[in-house]
Amino acid sequence: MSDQPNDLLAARRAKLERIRAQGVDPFPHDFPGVTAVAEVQEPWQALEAGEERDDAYRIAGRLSARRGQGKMAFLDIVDRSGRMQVQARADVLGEDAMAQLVDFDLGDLVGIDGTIFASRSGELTLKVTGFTLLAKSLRPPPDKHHGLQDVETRYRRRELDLIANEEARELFAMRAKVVSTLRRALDDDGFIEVETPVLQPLYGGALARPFVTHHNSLDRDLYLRIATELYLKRCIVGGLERVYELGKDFRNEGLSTKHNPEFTMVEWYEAYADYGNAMDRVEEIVISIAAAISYDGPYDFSAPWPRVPLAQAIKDETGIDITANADRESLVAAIAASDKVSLDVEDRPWPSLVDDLLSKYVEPKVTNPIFITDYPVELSPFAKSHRSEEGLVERFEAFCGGMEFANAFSELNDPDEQRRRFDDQVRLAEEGDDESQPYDELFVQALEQGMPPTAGVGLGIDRLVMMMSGRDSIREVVLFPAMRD
RNA sequence: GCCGCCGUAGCUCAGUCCGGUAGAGCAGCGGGCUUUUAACCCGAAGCGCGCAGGUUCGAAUCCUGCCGGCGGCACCA
Repeated sequence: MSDQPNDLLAARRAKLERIRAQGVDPFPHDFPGVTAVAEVQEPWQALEAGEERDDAYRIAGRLSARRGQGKMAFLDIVDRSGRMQVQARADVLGEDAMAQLVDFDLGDLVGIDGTIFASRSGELTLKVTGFTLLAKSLRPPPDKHHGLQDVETRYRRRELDLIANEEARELFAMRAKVVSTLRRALDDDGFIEVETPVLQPLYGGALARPFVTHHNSLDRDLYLRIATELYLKRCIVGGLERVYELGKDFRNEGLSTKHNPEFTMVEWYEAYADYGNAMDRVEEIVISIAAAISYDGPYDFSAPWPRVPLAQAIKDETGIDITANADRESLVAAIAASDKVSLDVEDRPWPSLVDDLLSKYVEPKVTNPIFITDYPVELSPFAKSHRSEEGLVERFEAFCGGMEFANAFSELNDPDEQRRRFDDQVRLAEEGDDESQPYDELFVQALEQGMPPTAGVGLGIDRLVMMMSGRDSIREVVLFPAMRD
């Protein structure tokens, strides 16, 4: 996209000056009384080709196409709800006004007053009785037929993508519906939405490397949050009982089709519930979202989703029994003996090997939604020990379409156990693990105050939207994804 | 960070293998046309091919490096 003036820009500038010279304001302040084109069209679906009515409407939008014909022309106006054709006639408008309207550039924002009719070929059309330039466009729009295809331009100049591609507008409207449906579901069930710090003295709640920033007058470094987990649990300690926060988390990791450095996450915490209740709620909410957007895709969201223990899932896909091979040496031997699995086991501790088996052999196989449950304690520093399975915690992750989209557990509320888990994390940090958790004394003290048994869930909104929309890259569902300079 | 593919007019693309000095449609400009649907017809114009080097009589085409994008690997949600 060139910033240098060229003929196309000069032509538009010249028109702008011509318009001003005619005494027309190319950037007026308002245009009251507009009806969305979908609303204009809705009552007239049955109008027969050639039928005309006196019903008058005012619409506004971007001029997207023009089919001129001398003393008569058809123009297409696009607003958020759709596209509508209007007909300009010299015998209605007069020669001068007709010339003015036809001289508008594709991309200009225009307001149209007109009466409804169905054209000879049956398309609902407004016969223009009046028009107003609402904002002059000084740059050419993308191709009217092919839209904007260039992926890089679509991400860097999302406004052009939204102008040119109806699917882009629909996608982000759909994303908004996903979020509003989720909020309503939680609100209706007695959750209160809270806001906790994005800038944190100490980061925590997930295993990830943070962004660091600096506060000048406090003269101290702060971290951008990697999760809302710890603050939200302090809200539960405080007696808020059901809380959620929906917002951005930031993780200083590599980019991929599934990872943007800032991403939208909802976390909710429910007192007196466990991870089983959390599975019910995830299932219910996702199903209600699918219904709200009239989901029409390859996945079957209907309940109940399978709930498969991690050890079982790994055994099903690889034949390897991690329960029977509960130490590193025997698991390495089992992997070596397997003809289904090839993993780099060098320097990998037992929990990492289990994680690898999950992410390489189970996760990619998932199509319809499934809960994988009961993880090794080493992978989950904030999850409560399993009530019956030694060495495991009550945790689940939800997967769909080869991708994890939710992570949840019965929250650890024993402060002494939490201290030991932090100690383990600090030890990992000393061994060079830069994703381990810093010790959060304030959080442990909050647990010492007493936290009810609680279920907590984190659900990735971007990934949920990917699933619901069939997009295979997170950049497609984030308006302005991270790009290099 | 590594590997592969890609980068040509405002937009969508052809041309790259087999070097010969860049082309189409849309948009824009001038003209014609009272029911078009990617409207149509006529005319004139627009890019030196991501950037920088190199090879060559000659490079969009071959080579090297860099920048950016996409995909994969690694890491992670």
